[in-house]
Amino acid sequence: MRYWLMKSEPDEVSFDDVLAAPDKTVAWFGVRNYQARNFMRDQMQPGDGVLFYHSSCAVPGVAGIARVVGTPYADASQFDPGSHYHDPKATPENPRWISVDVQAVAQGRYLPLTALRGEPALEDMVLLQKGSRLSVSPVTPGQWKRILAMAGLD
DNA sequence: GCCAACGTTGGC
DNA sequence: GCCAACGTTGGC
Repeated sequence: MRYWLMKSEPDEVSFDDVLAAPDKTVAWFGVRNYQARNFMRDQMQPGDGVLFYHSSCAVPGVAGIARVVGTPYADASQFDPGSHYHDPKATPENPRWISVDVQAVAQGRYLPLTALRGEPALEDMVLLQKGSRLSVSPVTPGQWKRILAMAGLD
């Protein structure tokens, strides 16, 4: 059981969108960074906890709690020439990018990035490191507990 | 829209 | 394998 923070642009997929989806589950696709992909491919397991983070928006921050359901699979958008996420070097025989299904679990208080930065217990979060822009990053159990408490979900 | 920081590409 | 140029991310 591990914990992750996953960034989504709410204009694309917001936490409310996930809550409104069938089974409260959406496919997380479009990761095109090797380090993020490797986390998903090598370490993610069904049941892992996910902090659903809104990025590139007016108030970036943690919008809700989710979980990984099922195991990773090939991201279909890499094979679609019409997709923004198309990768000409990927083939179904040799996929390069993967998706995972994510299910909304709980929505607490919205936690703006500024609130996370103001929390000494979170200063080592990958998200908060200078220059960090990984769309999928690990969260420690201590950080997870702290953030759930801040959101009123403990 | 700016820009710092990082990742990727491609010539050599 | 180096590294300059370019593209992208993402907060502000």
